[in-house]
Amino acid sequence: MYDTTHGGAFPDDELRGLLKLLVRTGGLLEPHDYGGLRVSLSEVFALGELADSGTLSQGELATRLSLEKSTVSRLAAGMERRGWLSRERDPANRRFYRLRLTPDGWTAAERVGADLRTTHAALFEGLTADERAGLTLGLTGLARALQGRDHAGRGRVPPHLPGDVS
Amino acid sequence: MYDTTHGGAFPDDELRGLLKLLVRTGGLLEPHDYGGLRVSLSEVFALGELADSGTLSQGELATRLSLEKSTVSRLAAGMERRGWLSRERDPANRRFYRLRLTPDGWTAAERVGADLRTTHAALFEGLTADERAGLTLGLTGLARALQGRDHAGRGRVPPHLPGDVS
DNA sequence: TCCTATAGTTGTAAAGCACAACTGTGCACT
DNA sequence: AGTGCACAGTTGTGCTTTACAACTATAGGA
Repeated sequence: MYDTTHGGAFPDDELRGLLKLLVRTGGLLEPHDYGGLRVSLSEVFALGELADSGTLSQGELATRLSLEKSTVSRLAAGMERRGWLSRERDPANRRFYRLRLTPDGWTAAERVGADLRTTHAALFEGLTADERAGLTLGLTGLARALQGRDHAGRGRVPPHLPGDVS
Repeated sequence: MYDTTHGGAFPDDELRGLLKLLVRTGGLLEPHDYGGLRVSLSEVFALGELADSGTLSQGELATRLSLEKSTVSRLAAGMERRGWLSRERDPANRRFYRLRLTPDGWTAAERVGADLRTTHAALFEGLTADERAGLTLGLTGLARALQGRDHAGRGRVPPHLPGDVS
């Protein structure tokens, strides 16, 4: 795609193709069912963070998810409505929430986690031992490289002006 | 996250962590600037398909992008408005469009492609030779495994009923 | 007491998407 | 020809996820 003239040493097509597969075939965006539960991607991440960390303020959760505080406000409200987390004010400073998974929230986190593990295991089944080892090694490095990047706060892209062409 | 009790042989955290990095740090969703051009992810893929294939009908493009035909109708209309593609009816069967990149479209595809290659190359810079080799091998296998899956047409998830809790 | 910083909420709007119902075209079969 | 069906693409609509801006509420000084 785009250009087949560059030096071949860099697996550009693999990365781009994988991206497309993840986004489309994998249905990366759009909430789908994890372990029978209808969960958005952000909810998946939020369940993960709370399961990892126990108690978080809303702002801290926003930071970890790289989402705006208003977005997390609604996200947390939704999860509270679903009975997955409790939002108590921090007694030491009532501006803060103390977000914690409820028992139902833990159940949801476990079901989602189990579903992810199952999916990943099924994918790994289709790989050779070499590919598995390489993927583990490579992804570890890739995660490190991604994290080290200048995370140039993407924020929101300004809306299109009417008649804006380009 | 979710569960640290399973056998450790499966790099669940690597995959999930990478996913989060791609989506958040990488700003995978939300259109951003590729090579100075403001392009949505679907536009990136569409440019790639058209650059690869020359001429496509709208339905064929929809199939390749795993998008609904109505979505692609608007996507193509937008790209036409931006001067990136021409939509001529197929003279042999006027129901079909023949979508083709215009010269401006090729320029855009090249700029986007160059930007992607630069980004990918920069990421690879941060990897060891072993990690690079492993990643290439592993991603190739992963793409194969993903493609072989039962692509259980995800379609749209039914909207939440008011008061729907679960 | 008043001023300011900070945590979270709410109003609003954009983008991306799917579904359903529509229009327009071609084709086959009577 | 006439009728009907299949299929490509369009349009109306609504949902979801998100950010930004302006707001409220709490806290901690000066």
